[in-house]
Amino acid sequence: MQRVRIKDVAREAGVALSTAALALRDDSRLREETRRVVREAAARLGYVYDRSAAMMRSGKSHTIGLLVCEITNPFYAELTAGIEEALDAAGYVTMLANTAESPTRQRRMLERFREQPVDGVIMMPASGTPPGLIDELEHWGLPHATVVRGFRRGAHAGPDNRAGTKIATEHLLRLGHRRIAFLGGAAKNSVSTGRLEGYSRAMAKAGLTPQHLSCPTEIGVAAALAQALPLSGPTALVCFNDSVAFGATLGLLRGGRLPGRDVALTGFDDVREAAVWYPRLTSVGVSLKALGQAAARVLLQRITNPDSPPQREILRPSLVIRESCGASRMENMRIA
Amino acid sequence: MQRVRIKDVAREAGVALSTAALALRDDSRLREETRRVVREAAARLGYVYDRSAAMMRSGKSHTIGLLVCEITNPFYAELTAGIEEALDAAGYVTMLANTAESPTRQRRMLERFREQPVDGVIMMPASGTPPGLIDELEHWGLPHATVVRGFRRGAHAGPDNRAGTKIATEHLLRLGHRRIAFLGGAAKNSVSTGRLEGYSRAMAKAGLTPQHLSCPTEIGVAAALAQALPLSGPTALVCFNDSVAFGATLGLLRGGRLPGRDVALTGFDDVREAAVWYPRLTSVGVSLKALGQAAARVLLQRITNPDSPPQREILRPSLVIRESCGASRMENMRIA
DNA sequence: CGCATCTATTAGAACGTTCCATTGTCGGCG
DNA sequence: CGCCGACAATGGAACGTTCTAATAGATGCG
Repeated sequence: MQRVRIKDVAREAGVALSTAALALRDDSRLREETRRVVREAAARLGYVYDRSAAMMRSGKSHTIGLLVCEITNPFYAELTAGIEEALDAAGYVTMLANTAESPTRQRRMLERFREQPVDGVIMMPASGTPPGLIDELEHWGLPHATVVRGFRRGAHAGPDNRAGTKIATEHLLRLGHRRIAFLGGAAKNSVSTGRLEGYSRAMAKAGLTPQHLSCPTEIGVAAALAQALPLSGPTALVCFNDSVAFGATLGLLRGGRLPGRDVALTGFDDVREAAVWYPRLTSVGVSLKALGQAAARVLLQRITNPDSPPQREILRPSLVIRESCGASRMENMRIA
Repeated sequence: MQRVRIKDVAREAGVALSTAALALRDDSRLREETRRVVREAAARLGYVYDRSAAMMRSGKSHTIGLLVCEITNPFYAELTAGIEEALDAAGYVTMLANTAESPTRQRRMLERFREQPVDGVIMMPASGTPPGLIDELEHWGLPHATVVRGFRRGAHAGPDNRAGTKIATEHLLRLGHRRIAFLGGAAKNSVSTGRLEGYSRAMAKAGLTPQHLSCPTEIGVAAALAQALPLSGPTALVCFNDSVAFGATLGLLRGGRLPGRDVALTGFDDVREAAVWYPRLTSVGVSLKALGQAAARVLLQRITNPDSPPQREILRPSLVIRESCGASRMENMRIA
């Protein structure tokens, strides 16, 4: 039982190979009647389109490579789902690779994508990615876009990190807090610096000195740090992201302090768990669906129009107010 | 600036096209010297291998389609990472698609994989998948394997669900509990029935009547159900999985009861968060890395040897004892 | 009626690799 | 000296599509 090819469909339908090919693509140059006949023949024989052949001839794969820095992180997992959905809607297949935060693996995957070949790449650069990588992609002629984490230049979609922590800090200030610290964000990248900056600016504007409790983005480490905080320390914590906030919660609980009552806490990313956490986490969030769509948009723009300058879409985040900041009366209200 | 082809490399190296092709595949039929010369020429010109052409000619894509039922679920995300890693190690590229538990989407993705074409498919069937799907895959001649969730037959890798809940229940019995209920597992699939069965058998063996608190696998619902449990109700809960256990924890906390002190709780899957949860969750787990490797193994076996019967690898889980079951003295010890 | 124009269909090359069969070369051996 | 086998390299077809250009037939128009 051989595989059925266009050739076979053509013979069955009694038309030429190129006619059958055209008909299967539903090309308007053919009469509707002819298209129908071919379609029926194809169905009868069980014809299966062979993308690899099409890909080779046309050079278009309608496939996008998606390089995820850490798929086991719920935030990136959800973002991945959003991007995949958006690309799917645009008629593209997603080829996913998980770099697990390894620049080496990331490089290997990019080379594979280049060989595949994919029409373009969306990536969240692994921490430790050499800044020269973008020049290389450019040199390869591989259309690319970054999401969340990005390079100085190139197509990009991401939240406005600075504005996000600024909103969160201002909210805590409004609730009366003065000793507010920033927890997390030890990595040296644009996300960390942006979030720290938003917090610092809001503090400075209020005439207060910022305090940075630097730690890696790990639940365990954040928990230990929070548990060790003296009672005379900060009364509110602006956390780098929700993972850090979850860690801080666990540490505070173990130390007998309840976030939202004894200490105010805000996260960043508004992952799904934030809404059901104990206590429910106040968090800065952008719609990951919107972010995924934005990423798909800037990349596809890059593919269809390679000569126009790369777009950068910076999405404005909003604060989802829940219990952990101590403003539970306003449960589930959004500001800014 | 045209793309560099094998033809160009051959000309640069001063050999025939087929020689260059052989050299680039590092074929031992060629002298090492020749291979070196060609390699150098390729590097000089910046040759990039074109998989789509190779794929078309050879019919092999060295690509495996991975159909994930819900990538935003941490358990499946981690499993995905494990499978991807194992396939990568075996020299295969993973093409991921997220079905988001939609049989329709799942079907569309499978058809795409078939067209691509991929060498095989690993899937975790979306809930509501028609049982006839496996016949179709068989008929398509598409090698396939299921992980965690599976069909009655066909290649499969998954944990021994029955054994898992049996271990957990027996552990709770040993701790002195008698009113033990099973929480979750409302779905009609092999995983639910298997886990429920393991629990029921252990209860029956101890001469106790099982109690099934059926609910869908959703944190919010599980939380509400747990919060509403009367004090005269079960003293221990065997949860369908960690998500349900997390939900139960939140519900109990809100009701003023602390798991591990007032109620004993066990989860299933041992997701990463279980170890840092408050209180740390006792959970039945299999190594997701091992599971990923097993899935890759059974599929590749199917691909390389289509005529041998499909393998089924049932991995024995073990209980990771932490705080939530109330046996915290034995912190982090494993049994069975 | 002849020529241009349009529509529907067709023929055949092309894409870049892999695969198969073949050629050339060299040393050893009868 | 001619034949053989082993080794190294080569030539050319084949894979299943898409693409370009060409063809046949119908229609319009002066």
